[in-house]
Parts: sequence; structure tokens; C-alpha cells
Amino acid sequence: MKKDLRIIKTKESLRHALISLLKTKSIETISIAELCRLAQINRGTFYLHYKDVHEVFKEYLDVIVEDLRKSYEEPYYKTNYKIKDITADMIKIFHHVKKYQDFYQIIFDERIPMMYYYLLFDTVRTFMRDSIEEGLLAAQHELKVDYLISYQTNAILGILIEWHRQEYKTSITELNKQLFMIISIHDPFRMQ
Amino acid sequence: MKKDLRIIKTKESLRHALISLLKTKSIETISIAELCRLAQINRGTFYLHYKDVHEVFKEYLDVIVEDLRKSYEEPYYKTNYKIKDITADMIKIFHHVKKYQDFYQIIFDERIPMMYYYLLFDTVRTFMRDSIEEGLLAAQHELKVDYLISYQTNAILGILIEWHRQEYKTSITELNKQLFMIISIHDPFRMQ
DNA sequence: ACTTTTAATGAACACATGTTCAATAAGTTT
DNA sequence: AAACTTATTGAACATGTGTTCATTAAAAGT
Repeated sequence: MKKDLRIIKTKESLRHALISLLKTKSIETISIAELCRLAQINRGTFYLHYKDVHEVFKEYLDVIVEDLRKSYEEPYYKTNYKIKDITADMIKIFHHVKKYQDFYQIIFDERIPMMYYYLLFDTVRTFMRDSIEEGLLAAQHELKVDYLISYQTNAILGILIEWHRQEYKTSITELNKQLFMIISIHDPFRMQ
Repeated sequence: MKKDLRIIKTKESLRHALISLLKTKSIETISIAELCRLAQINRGTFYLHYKDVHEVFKEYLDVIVEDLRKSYEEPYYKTNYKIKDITADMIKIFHHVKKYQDFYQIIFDERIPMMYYYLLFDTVRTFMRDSIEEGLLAAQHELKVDYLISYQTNAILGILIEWHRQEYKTSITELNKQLFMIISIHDPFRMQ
């Protein structure tokens, strides 16, 4: 039950064409017709697999999200301090975003649909859930964890938005220092 | 140097037509041609004022952002506790979002461009800047405030995202209670 | 009221969108 | 290798997009 080679070929052609076009123009200005011409794919074939140009990009993005997930899994220099654990986890995200800066510049662009942001949000959110649940959950039984986790997750994404707005000029070391200071002020896990 | 009445009439017709169409279909599926037909405006005239359907919506949204700004200004029952001040400020935002729920449902939709999110982000961010700067700024001179403020702002928007995902079923009272608990855990301004 | 300014119109244009359908060719099974 | 399955193709169609331009008409200035 393997995938038909023709489908793979078609999708690859479209992905290559998109990457090529993205070097010179923004994703919003790329038409389906233009993409298909470059990929040498019939426009009708396009609609057999995708609804719009964004879906081609999104499929490519899945690879990047996978890298984010992987980079998060791999161990870092962990200490005994909870806060340091968190910043150590987040520094991995910063490294990842820097690595794929070209793509995150697109994801955070104001013309781009929220869907990419939510993709990132959901990915980071699963990390955040794993980080939090252990110590905190049991203590406050009136707390709806979903709100806490979304609060925490989006706070981190707020740093990424600010980073993006400052055109990624802040170094990762500096960014991590800032995050450490912010979390130190807030001291999220001092209860433990 | 007043605005030409014809322009006002054209823009009003388009706004009314958009509001009418939004009742039955999503903004993404509304074409310029369809909007102009309903508004009885020549399509060419549309392009004299707007680039796409979103710009019509965005102009309407400015009214809502203005309401957000106003509702934030008006005094609430303030106490001496900093945390309570913050949650009192934020409850105003919750009320505002609930009031314009129909619009925030569009703003947080995954197919909608980030631009609306940023509009909200920037508005809340100015509130946040005003709330924070007083006590905190001077103490930590190595802290880049921009990152702190974006972190704080987006954390709040994280709650709104979660609220949206839970289809605004959580009551404002409950939401405020959650926020109070979250901030109590983090205790952002215990230094003061 | 008359003149000036400028917004709105309709027609036309090349190109993009989204869909259909029979014909073809490429891949998979046997 | 032959028989099958199905992805791709090209053509066609109605509609949408973004722009232009001369004409019309409405508002503003005098």
C-alpha cells in the first residue's frame, strides 16, 4: 500500500517551484497558475492535491515542525533548578527558529493566515504541557490547566513575535538572558 | 477640507454589504465582485478605496479597537494590590471581547491574516506598557522592556485564544478567576 | 446659480480561479 | 509482459481579479 510515485513527483515539483519563487517574491503574490507553470504541472492536477498555495507551503512546514519537535526532544544541559530547565528548553526553540529564520519570517508576516501561528502554538503547547503538569497540577485543583498552558505558551510566542519585529537582531544568548530575567521576575515554579 | 460625501456613501454601502454577507458566509469566501453587487457599487470604485475585502473589514474593526481603548480607559474598582489592578484591567478586555464576540470569532479564525491579531496585540500592548513601566522598569536595568511587555501581552492573548477555542463558553467571572490564579502563581509584581 | 473639481461609472482588457470531462500515460498488480 | 488502476493532461467554461480610460454626475467652491 505505498504512495503512487506520480503523486510524490507532482508534490515535489510543486514544493521546489514554491521554494524557488519564495526567493524572489512573497507567498501572497504567488498565484496557483504561476506555480504550476514553473513546476510544469497541469493546473487541474494542482487542485487534485491542494486547495491553494498555502497548502503547499504548509506541507513543507510540517517538515520544519518535525524538526522543532525533534530538537526539543534532545537533551540539553539540565540542572536542578526548574527555571533553568524551562529556559534550557526554550533556548532550543530559539535555536530552531534562528535555523529556519527564512520560514519564520513568513509565518509571522502580517499578511499570512493565522493557521501557521496556530501550528506553532499547538506544537509549543504540547511541550509546555509536559513541562508543567508534574509539579503544578495537583496543587491548585480549581485551576483550569488549559488556560494556564495557553497563557504560558503564548507568552513564549510573544518573545518570538518581538524577536521577529526586531528583525532577529537579538542574539540567542541575549534572548535567553532576557527570558531568564522575565521568568525570574515571574518565578512561575517557586512553589516547588 | 471635509471628506467628500460621495466617498462616505460608498464606504458605508460597502460596510453594510459586508456586515450583511458576514451573517451567512465567512469573510474568506466573499469576493470583491459579490460585495460590490450587493452594495451597488461599481467594482472599479471599490479599487479606488480598498485593495481587498479585508481592508473593508479592517476599517470597520478600527471602530471596535477604539471601543477597546475606551473601555480600558474607564475606571474600574481598583484596590491597592497590584495583581488585582491587573486582573481588573484585564476583565475589561474580557467584557469587550464578549461584547464583540462575533468579530473576535473572525479575528481568531485560522484562515484570517495575522494582521488582525497584531492589531489587537498592539492595542493591548500599549495598555500593558502603561501598567508595567512604573514599578518594574528602574529595578532591572539589564532587562529589555520590549521583550517583557510582549511576553506579558501575548500571555493575555493566549487566554483569549483558549477562550476562543472553547467557543467562549467560559464565563467572564470564571475567566477572571482563572487569570487571577495564574497571575497569583506567577506573582509578577511581588517586588513592589 | 454657475463653475470647478473629482468621485463614480461602464466597458474593455489580459490574466487567475475553480470546476468538469474524456483521453492519455504512468504506475501498480497479476 | 499483459492487464489493471488511477494520476495527469488539455480543453473548455463561467466567474473573479486588477487595471485602464473616456464619460457622466455629484459635490464643493465661488
